[in-house]
Amino acid sequence: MASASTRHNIIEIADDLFYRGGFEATSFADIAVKAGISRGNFYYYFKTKDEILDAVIDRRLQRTRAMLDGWEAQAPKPRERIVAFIELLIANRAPIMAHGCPVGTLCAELAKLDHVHQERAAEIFGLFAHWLEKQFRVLGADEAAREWALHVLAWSQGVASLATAFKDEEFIRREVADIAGWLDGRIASLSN
Amino acid sequence: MASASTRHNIIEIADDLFYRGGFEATSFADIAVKAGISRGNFYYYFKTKDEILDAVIDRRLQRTRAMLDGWEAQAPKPRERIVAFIELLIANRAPIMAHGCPVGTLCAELAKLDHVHQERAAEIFGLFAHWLEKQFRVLGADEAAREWALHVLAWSQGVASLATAFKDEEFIRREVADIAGWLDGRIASLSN
DNA sequence: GCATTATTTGGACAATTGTCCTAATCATGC
DNA sequence: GCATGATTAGGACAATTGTCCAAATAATGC
Repeated sequence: MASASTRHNIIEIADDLFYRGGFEATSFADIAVKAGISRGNFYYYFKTKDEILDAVIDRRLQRTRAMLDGWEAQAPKPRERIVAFIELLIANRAPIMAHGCPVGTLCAELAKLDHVHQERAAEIFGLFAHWLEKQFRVLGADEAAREWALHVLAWSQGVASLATAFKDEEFIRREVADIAGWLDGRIASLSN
Repeated sequence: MASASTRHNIIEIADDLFYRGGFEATSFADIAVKAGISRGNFYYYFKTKDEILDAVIDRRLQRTRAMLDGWEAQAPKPRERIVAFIELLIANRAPIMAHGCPVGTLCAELAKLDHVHQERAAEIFGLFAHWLEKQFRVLGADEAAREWALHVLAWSQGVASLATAFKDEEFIRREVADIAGWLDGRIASLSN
């Protein structure tokens, strides 16, 4: 059945184009050309632009869950799991310096457009927040777990934001090391 | 001379609309309607959309300089000056939760558009970074001044980013208090 | 091999985009 | 009060937007 794979391919292309150029600036035509289908065929799968956005957000939610599950499977200790999250900044430094964080920039754009899918996009942040909170809870941080999770998330967002503006790779590495240092400080404070 | 005030008015309206809706999503027509002038008259002042963006960035640079100068004039101590910067997040919490940080979101959008004025927009960040660095230097942080300045800037950016996504005012207040706490810790570490 | 879907195509559509021009109106100096 | 230049109005323009449709083609079940 060609339908499922064609649909999947459209979502994949749209996801990439939305990330690299933004949702509003990416047109039906852009996606169709890159996906190698006619604009008419496009309409067969998605009636409106918002429907594609919805599918792209779904895909990102799904891939985020898979990534978080992967980290849990690969690293047994919460500290290493959290470090894996932080080091995303280094692993993705090139696209981040070019186009920012995929989650943060999408949320920011949808906020400006006052878009209905604004909250669904924020759910991706929610996944990270909840996952980080879980790791901190395993570490023994009870009341502070939620706050620490949001703090790590915010910190990494800030690093991505400045990295996009200044294109400074050294800055990313330094801040990632600082976050890791902060993390170890928190962990040490728990054993008292 | 009507020319100067009309031109100034256009820039002011464009600045606001670019912030609230984004550069790409704001049209000539939007600005003209809101400014109460005809689209034809618009062209008399600005030939291209990039020219308006250029003027808006100029205006933001100028207002940022004025704000930073104001803080220096009002607060004699560097600590209070830096706190004034951090508390921008609280003072502007409503628009930040609705449309993000004006500087961060503009830089992110221009990065995605691969726009020529990308670096000029990043200059606004540069003003904040340089000013913060100066304050830390007065405090006695020599080699660390630049790093600390970028750290505070990134931190506040991250808070703005998550605040836009989650619309969580309590989170903003908590993080601002944390930044102030971190700042006092740095200051204390300097007197050793 | 025929009938019925599923899929794809190319283009129509009204609206909007940034850009540009001409003609009218205004203000000012003399 | 007239001439000159500054300012404004309104619309033309080609291109592009998201949306939608009818007809052609491909795939499938019987």
